Amino acid sequence: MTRLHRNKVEAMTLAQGLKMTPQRRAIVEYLQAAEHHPTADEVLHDVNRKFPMTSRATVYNTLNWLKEAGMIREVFEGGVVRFDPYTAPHHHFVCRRCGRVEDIECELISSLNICSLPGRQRVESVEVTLRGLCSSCQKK
Amino acid sequence: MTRLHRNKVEAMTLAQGLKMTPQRRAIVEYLQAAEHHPTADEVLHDVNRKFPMTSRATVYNTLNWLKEAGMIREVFEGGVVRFDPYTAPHHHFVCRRCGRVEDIECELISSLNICSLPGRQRVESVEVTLRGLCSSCQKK
DNA sequence: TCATCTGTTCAGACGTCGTCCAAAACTGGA
DNA sequence: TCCAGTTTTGGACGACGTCTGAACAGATGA
Repeated sequence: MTRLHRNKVEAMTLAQGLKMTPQRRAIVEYLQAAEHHPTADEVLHDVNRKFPMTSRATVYNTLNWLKEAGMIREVFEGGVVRFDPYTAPHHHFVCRRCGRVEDIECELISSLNICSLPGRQRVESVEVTLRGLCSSCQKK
Repeated sequence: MTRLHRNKVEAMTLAQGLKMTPQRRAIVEYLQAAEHHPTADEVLHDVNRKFPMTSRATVYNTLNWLKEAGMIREVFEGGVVRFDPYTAPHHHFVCRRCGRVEDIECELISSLNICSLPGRQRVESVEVTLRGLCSSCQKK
């Protein structure tokens, strides 16, 4: 399991000699439970429900700290920065109608053969983005 | 050839009853010749060399007009919005060191089989982003 | 040539997003 | 409980993109 978890974050704060504040806990718990890929603004609004007066600076500090620790990933979709609590290699499906970003397991995209590239780039990782209509938008 | 070309844009302006201004021409010619994937700011700076006092509004208007006409694509990489004058299906290679975005022909990425997705999404298109070191960064 | 009309550009105001800073508040160990 | 070090806060700031109204350019007709 390579999903963000509160226990792992608490262990990291100890190891780094840092402190686990209520705001950080709230941010981590929100990300941990998030089914979608929230934006910084969505994190801020949710945390403010539990801790009104939480500032944007705190949310961005915490998100950047988690990102640098490799506990979350950044996802750029449609010009919007989103955060992904699932850090194992995987791909994304983006709905062109509602903009929803869904995780796609790597195994579902098989046999991706990259032939030798003419520019002699050294490829280290591959990300696949599928676009289309999500199941709920198909019904509408 | 599905690359942006001045002649195609001139034909479009005629068809739409619009006007081909020197500013628009300069923007189109810059994009047409661009080897990399320029940002709006790079377009603005280049156009300002030929037409000082060109405003950001003009550049953004023109870029959005070309985008809506399907003559250029937007590419989001590293939280930066870039414009791609090549609109045929293709993929991208992003250098993790210099951030350069290179085009990769579709044929170079073969046998991409997408198995049935559990969420029953309808997949309409696929984009692959390769990451690694570009040839010039490997030398350093 | 002049007036008019339509579409375009420009400059600046504005809103959003993310970062930075100093002061105040808090956390956790002694 | 106290204290040192860490964190939060709120506001300032800069970058980016959009919007607006006034000025401008080119085509058309009198």
